[in-house]
Amino acid sequence: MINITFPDGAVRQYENGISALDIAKSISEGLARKILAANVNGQVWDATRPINEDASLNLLTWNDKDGKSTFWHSSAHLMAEAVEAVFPGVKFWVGPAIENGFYYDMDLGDTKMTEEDLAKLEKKMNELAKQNNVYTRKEISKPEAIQYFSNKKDEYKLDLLQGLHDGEITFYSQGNFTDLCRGPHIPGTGFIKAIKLTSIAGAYWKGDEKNKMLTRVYGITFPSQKELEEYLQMLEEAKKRDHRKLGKELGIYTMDDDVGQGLIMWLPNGTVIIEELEKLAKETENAGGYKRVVTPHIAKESMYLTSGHLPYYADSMYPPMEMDGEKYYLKSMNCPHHHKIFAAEPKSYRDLPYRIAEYGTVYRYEQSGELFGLMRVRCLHMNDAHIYCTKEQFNDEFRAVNDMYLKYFKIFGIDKYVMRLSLHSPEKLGIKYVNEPELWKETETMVRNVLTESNIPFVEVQDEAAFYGPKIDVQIYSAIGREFTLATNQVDFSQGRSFKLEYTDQTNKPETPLIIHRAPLGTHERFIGFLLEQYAGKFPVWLAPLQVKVLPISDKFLDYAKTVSQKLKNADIRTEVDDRQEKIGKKIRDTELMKVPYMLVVGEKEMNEDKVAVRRQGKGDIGVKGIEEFLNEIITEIKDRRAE
RNA sequence: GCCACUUUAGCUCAGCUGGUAGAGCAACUGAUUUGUAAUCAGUAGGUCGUUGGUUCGAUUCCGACAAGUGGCUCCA
Repeated sequence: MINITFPDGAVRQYENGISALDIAKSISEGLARKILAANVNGQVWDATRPINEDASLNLLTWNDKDGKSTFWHSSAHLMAEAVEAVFPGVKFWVGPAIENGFYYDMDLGDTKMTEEDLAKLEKKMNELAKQNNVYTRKEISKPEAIQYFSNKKDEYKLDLLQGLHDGEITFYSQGNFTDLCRGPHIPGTGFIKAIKLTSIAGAYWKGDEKNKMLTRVYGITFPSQKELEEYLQMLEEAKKRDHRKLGKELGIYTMDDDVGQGLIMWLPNGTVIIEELEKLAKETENAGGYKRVVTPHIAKESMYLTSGHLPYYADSMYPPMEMDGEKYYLKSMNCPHHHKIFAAEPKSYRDLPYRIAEYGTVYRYEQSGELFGLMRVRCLHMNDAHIYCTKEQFNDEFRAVNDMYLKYFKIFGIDKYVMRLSLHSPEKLGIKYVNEPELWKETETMVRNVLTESNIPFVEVQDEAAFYGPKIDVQIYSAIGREFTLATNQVDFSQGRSFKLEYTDQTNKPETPLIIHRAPLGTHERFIGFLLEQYAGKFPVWLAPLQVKVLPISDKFLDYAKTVSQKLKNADIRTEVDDRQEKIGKKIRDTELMKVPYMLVVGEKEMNEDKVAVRRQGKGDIGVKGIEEFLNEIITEIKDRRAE
């Protein structure tokens, strides 16, 4: 007999070799029908795998993260079985569960899979699921495993086997499909009731673009049709707040073939938002002791050789313009120009920290396939700044920048983000990162300390640093789930030396400053894209391109509407009058759809009493007010940058 | 850049197996003068992304290119 400890602490005795599924059955049949896998002594196991020792046990269902991923991983195997049936001779690479569903990478040889095939595969998967084939686990020796896949001429699985040790190799089979797999899997295919193969994509083998491109099929499955429908519904909702859709509907930005890919033109509405953001940045930076500078959009090749950017990023810079034998590049970062400003006048320790900020425009020739709405573009505007400081000052300065981020996030109501401490990767020193192991270590510790001292939760990720130093990145997700860096705060121990930047210290000796690169509002392109999605287009009043629309009931009240509008304009409120000969219902509808925060309905009553009937977007009629009263309220709301 | 798909009026989308195109909204004109999410009628608007080819004939079939979409790679 063995002792099984349940999550609530209860201990029960069972026969040696009992499975989690049998234990579930002993509790209730209903429970057993929901068990997908089990957590046995901290490891996720097949529910059907015999337990041979005392163990803590947590039964996993669809409601558990591990239960879901087991379900999806098993779905990947089910899909592989269907693919093998429809595309004989296919070879598989790996097929993991992902955040939403699963994929399987495969080599189809010369055959091409198209979207029409997905329907066929879904049909086949449904058939196989209905057979409720059991997933069986089999331990196998390495030579046997190699034999099996050699017979199958499957070089991919043989490649995987190379990295595995004898004694840890298992096969899983269901129906006619056997795969090299660590597991675990759900008990049977019958659990999978709803299947949707979402897309076909290419994916480089082992994620390396020098390798062959495999075919990747993405899918998602559910234990009931209803859940699939809910998921699809949710995707539809997410699409409604996609910044590309809202950006068009609300007249925020446009692009044009004749201008070029990834080159954003900001329409008047979008420009208002940019200017409000920049105004906020200026106020904040003035208070933080920054000075503003302006630099050109181009610079000579020699500067980017000095900075070290060229060897790392030549491919993603626009090609140089050649004039009188000199090569000029469009700048793809502001840093070098700022360093030159630092170097323009001699600095002493008394001048530090030296903080300079610019509303900078940079150009990056991102690969065409990487472009994405406002999130990834080729011409970027950023609220950029560089801080030059001593090592002693670093902690305070870096922390002040971090605090600035948090202050901004509070203003914008941004709370769904992940702070990422982006570290270098020692294997790539001298390739992707400047070869200064000691300085990496030192600065990474400094940055980590700032985060720890500030009590900010963060994750550490290797191989995400800039080439010149570690950084803190703020990661966010777009409406459709893509991950982006919204803001970044970087340490640079390298460029100060490359540019021979110096200040005179207290003992009259030259010293190289540390540099902090920071862009808390990221690029305006990405930031506004993010805000569009965050607010679903309903900007807070201070950011709204149009803040108030005055809606006269009929032409008779047009003059009064214009008077009201003028009073608002005099107070710098962005306002317009809807002077169309339409019914008030139509005017309201159109203004609601344009997400204008305030509508002032004016008719006979309002005109006679010098008042306005206030309607708040999304909230409806909020009552009649005197013009002065409304004006005072909205001015305060704007001044406070109230989130709603 | 790579894999797959898409591209029809300003926008959203119809258009069966090849015979040069339609709707709703928007725009314009007229009527209506309206009280909190769509007043009615009329008019105009497209060498069907560009470009080659097949064909008596191509929006429709094939190729190339461009842009877009979902991924991969990348993101100073």
